[in-house]
Amino acid sequence: MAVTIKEVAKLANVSISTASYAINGKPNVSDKLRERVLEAAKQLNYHPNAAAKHLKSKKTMSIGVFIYGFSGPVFSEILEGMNQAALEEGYNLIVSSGALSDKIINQRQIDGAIIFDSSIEDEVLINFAKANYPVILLDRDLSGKNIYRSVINNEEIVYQFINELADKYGSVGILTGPRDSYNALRRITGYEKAIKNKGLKSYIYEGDFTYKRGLEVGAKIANTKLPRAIFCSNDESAIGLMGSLMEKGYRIPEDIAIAGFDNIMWTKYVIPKLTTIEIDHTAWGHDVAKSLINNLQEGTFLKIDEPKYQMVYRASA
Amino acid sequence: MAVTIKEVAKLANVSISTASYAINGKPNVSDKLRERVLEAAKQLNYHPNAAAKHLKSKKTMSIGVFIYGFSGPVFSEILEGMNQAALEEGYNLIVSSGALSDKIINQRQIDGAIIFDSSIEDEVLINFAKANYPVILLDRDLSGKNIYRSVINNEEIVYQFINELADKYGSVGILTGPRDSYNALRRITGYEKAIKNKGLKSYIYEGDFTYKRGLEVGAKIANTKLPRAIFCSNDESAIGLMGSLMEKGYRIPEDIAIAGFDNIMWTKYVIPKLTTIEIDHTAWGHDVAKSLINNLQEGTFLKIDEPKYQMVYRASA
DNA sequence: TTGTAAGCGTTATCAG
DNA sequence: CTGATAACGCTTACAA
Repeated sequence: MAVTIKEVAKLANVSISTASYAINGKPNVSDKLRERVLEAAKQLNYHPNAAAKHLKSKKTMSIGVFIYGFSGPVFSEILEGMNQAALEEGYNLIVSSGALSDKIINQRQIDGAIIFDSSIEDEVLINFAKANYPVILLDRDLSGKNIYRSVINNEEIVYQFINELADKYGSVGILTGPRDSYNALRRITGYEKAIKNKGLKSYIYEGDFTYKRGLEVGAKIANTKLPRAIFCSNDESAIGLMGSLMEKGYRIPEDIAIAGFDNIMWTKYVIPKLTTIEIDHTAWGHDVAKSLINNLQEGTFLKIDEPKYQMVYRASA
Repeated sequence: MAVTIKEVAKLANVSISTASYAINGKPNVSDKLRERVLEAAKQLNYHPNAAAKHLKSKKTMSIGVFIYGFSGPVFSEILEGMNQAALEEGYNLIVSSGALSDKIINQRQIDGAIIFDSSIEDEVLINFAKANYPVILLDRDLSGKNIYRSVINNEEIVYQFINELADKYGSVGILTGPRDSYNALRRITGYEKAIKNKGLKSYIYEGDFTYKRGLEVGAKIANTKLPRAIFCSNDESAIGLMGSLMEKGYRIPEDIAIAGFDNIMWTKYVIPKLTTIEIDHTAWGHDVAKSLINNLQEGTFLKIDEPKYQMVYRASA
């Protein structure tokens, strides 16, 4: 059905191989012929068949991005950055979430993978990497040949931040993320370390990264003895907590200071504006994808910088 | 490098074709042999090479989703729904934004396409569809063989909504979206029709779907004669407009009512809660993808329902 | 029930 | 500089 190189060759009156050479810009073909071939290709609206190319070349020019869900502002930003890098280098992005991810990896539909989905088993990744495919992990610790990592330095960043909040407010609690999240867990560790460092009492409130849970926790704890400041493990839950605490009559930051993590768009639009830690997710996604592609192209692995961060102090803390 | 069916066949002591039959569950192979083959495959950790399969079968088991950007809550939701449908049917999602989209389509790396990116030319789509690949458009009017559409019924929905607001408030204006957006344009048309229908004066404020622009417009128009209600073409800009108008001393909805479109998560968390039109984007994405896949599998085209919507009245209007 | 062999559309090796 | 031809890994008539 679709036009093949064979038809192009026939129209241009050359052999298939010459057509291939001409189309792929190989030097061993006269200008006259090349022109004739390209003309024929254009005329027939020829486009090389990707599957055949892949089969022959063992390259798919695609990278797999495996995430555990599309929702939330963070993934969008990361994907945006990755898409940009892919675009620059001529790679496709195969984005997948869920049970099919394993298949995509196992069947080698991609030249490399970026993993942000803890449900993919280590073993699958190790096998893939062993077969000489590069893998970059964004959400776990795992090492081996062809396996690289780029993770937020949660522990250190939160440690610093809690120390600063402690200096400013005296006591500080934490609204956690879900206990099965890599990032959430490490933010808790950073908190605990800082609290220990300052010799303070720890206040731990269990959250799950959602606005709704932030609201609920706020309502539940409003009548208990609270710390002077609460660090929330992400912005959404911080905004929720802030909302319900204000509803209960707390003034922020006068009665209690609230801070978040991520610097999502809405943090600068809520009242009071939220103090938080900015992670440049788009830049991160870009760097990670670029690095993977570089590895693919050069064989050398471009060091991935840690995602950049920065404390953003606004009105809420 | 990777294990091929050849090696599986050798280990199982059968011919390549028998191995293929066994692996693909064809009936013409004895149980004993099938078992032996599968055992060998497992032992070698065999996974069929996707490219070879595609080349032979002319099917890639992938559908392309072309969007004009990853940012914004709407795409995430749509993608979530599409991913779900793809998962159910064993298809991959190739998500792309930008210049590479044409290539993916032209090279037939996908079995069908969903388009939400007005930068892709009609011609590319028409050629693709002509070659017997189904295409579903989410953002434009275009018809032809194998071309289907599923678009929000913006005009009708907004027409209804404006009529309701007019009945309730007497006069109503619109904060538009960008003029190059399919949806934004039709929302304006719906507005104009309703205004005409009610014989009212029209108040048109130019926006661009962003919160920031909503803020700016609010600041700029606060001192002018305003309608009693303003319908904003999406929620983000509505929240922005509401913010700056409140800052200028307007009470909402007592002095001016504000409404949005989309029902993004934040609408129920702002104060006052935003009246808006809910579109179930996840369900929409799911239905669209499911429908495309059905077409691929059965050849018949499953009718796609229009995206479901519903007016959600909250405090702001 | 099993095996042989052709062919999918390319690229690349090797002669001419 | 150009053209046969094998090969990539798989599926599928067709033969046995």
